[in-house]
Amino acid sequence: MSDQPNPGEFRVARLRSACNDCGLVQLCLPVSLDSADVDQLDQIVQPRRPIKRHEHLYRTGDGFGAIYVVRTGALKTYTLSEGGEEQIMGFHLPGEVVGLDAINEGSHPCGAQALETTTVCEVPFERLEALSTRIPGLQRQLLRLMSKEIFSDHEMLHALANRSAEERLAIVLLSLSKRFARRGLSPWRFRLPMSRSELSNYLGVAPETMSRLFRRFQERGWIASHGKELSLEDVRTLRNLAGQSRNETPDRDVHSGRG
Amino acid sequence: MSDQPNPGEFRVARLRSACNDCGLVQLCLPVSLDSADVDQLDQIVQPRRPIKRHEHLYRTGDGFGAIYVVRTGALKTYTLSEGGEEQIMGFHLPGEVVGLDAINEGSHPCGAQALETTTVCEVPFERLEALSTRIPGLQRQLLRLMSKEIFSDHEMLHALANRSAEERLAIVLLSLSKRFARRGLSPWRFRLPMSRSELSNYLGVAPETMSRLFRRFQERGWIASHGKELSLEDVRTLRNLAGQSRNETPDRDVHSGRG
DNA sequence: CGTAATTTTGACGCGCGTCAAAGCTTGTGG
DNA sequence: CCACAAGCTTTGACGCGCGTCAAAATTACG
Repeated sequence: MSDQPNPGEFRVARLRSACNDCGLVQLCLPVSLDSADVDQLDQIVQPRRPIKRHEHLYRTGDGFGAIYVVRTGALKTYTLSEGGEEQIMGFHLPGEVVGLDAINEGSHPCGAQALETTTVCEVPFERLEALSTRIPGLQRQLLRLMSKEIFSDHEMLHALANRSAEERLAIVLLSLSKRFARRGLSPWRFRLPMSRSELSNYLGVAPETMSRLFRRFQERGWIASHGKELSLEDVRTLRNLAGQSRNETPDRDVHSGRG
Repeated sequence: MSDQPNPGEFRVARLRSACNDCGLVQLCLPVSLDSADVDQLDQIVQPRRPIKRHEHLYRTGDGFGAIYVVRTGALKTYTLSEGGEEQIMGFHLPGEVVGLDAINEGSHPCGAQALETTTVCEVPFERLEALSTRIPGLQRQLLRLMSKEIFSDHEMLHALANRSAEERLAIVLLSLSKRFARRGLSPWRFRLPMSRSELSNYLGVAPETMSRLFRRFQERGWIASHGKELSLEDVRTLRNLAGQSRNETPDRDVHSGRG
């Protein structure tokens, strides 16, 4: 898990490790890149020093230069309303990519902040773009990644728009579960990287409601939680609540998280 | 506004017209493509016969082969829940692109249906992809388009998740207004292409609530509406409701609609 | 012009937001 | 390592927005 600037030798090994451990898997694993391609991609990936809790990876309006892949820890992305209140747009776990929403305007429409100590890989966009031109498989993969993000956003959009607070919580817990599972962690027992109020902000409910939901879910034996530790006790019921028919299969595509 | 298959000659002129009148503007105008590039792009764009009201451009699960640009009319995209109920994901006006969400899986996660008689341009994706590799400006533009969609979805996501039904309606009406304006139509007076219940479905409120909202908005002098004809009478108040600080400026980027 | 679908209107109840205050964490300095 | 402060979480009380049911009015369409 070292993120030191490892200067030059063993480049392929470095990227392989980055792919597997931290999420470039999304860019290079699903496509057949040969060693030379992987080497090229590897050369543009920049390691970065760890970001402490509450530190910002970038802020709203910052110029866009790179996309980032979470290696360890977790990020939230957010916008600020004119009143200055934070509106959380998404949570980002290891293996997930942030910053794609900035390509359009050339600056970040959302800020990104660490929920806990977090390490990321920086992928300078211009170089990635240039490389994509030369490696069609990479271009395809980049487009797939963005496409996935568009649809999973769409999906979450209406998951949140039409459903009760109870259903929303079930949806998010299962989403996190699936995303942890993808990283090789237990899907039934994990630590929530975000606070209750961040969760409630994200889900568009009051913090008090979130608290009551957690109590209710526990009373009914659907989950057990102590602080941020969570275990899913009755996944079947949660699935019913969430109405998950699509995406039932664990993992097949680029990434499962919300964007 | 002719959409006949105009066979071969005047290709550049055809594309120019397509660009300006129907939305390939999003792919080719903002970048500096020279005539040869435009000519190449033009060659891959397929005209398509008009789609009648309630006809499907594609259905959920259909194989993905092309993206589509709305020329005239309007589309909705939707998913079906396991119960078979339709969940509308977005409305798509002239100049807007649909189908990008299918790149990832290679099949359409959302269906697309005409709200009224609609013409589209078909852009075969493989050829667009291949062309993007040769024309860096086109690749960039494609990425920008997808990036824009990711963010505007994010934005709408939380617009809908956290706000009252009243605010949601204001947001959608202003969004439509802006998108009509971009097409050179009046931003203050236009015809809603979708029914009240489609609007309510999209916004995640009950149809009855939508009806009451329209009445209330009229009583208060914010709008005037007769059937699907709508005119915005008090845009300032609507803007306040919607809380629009961002995106106040009419148009700068790829497209303003929801994805 | 008649039948079906959509829209409107009213009555009613509940989910969830709001306000207020009491625990409980987390972090900092002595 | 403890003490205190600031923030976060929980709990309760209460009211309103909006979903639901039901039925009338209007519109769409063959």
